[in-house]
Amino acid sequence: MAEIDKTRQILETVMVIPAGKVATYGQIADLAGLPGRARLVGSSLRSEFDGAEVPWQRVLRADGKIAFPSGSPKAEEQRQILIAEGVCVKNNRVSLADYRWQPDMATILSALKY
DNA sequence: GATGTGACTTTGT
DNA sequence: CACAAAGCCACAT
Repeated sequence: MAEIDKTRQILETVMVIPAGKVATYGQIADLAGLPGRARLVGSSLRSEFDGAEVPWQRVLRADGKIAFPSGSPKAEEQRQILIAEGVCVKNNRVSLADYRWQPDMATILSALKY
């Protein structure tokens, strides 16, 4: 059952990402207290994809690219939502330098629920 | 229980 | 830019 806790921790962390900002799978894993488990972030989002409760669209690959092939339905949907939130997406990619989420200490502590 | 897969990352060619 | 290798681990078969 520990796996469920990890998944929930990841989803809670993702839900803390503010609109207009993005984060990478690895970054979420780190913030969730699970360094090196970037893949777990992906599989967690896949199993939960409600769209409304968890802002999965704000999670990108380490290089800022959307985690789906350009042109795929998912990639298009994600791109559209991000643009609606004010994030500039070019060539299936987002400039992390401009939109990367950089949470302050208080936010991190809150996400980890210490 | 072994094997393969995957919404990943990093380093090195 | 691409590809490979190694690390990672829940899940399905």
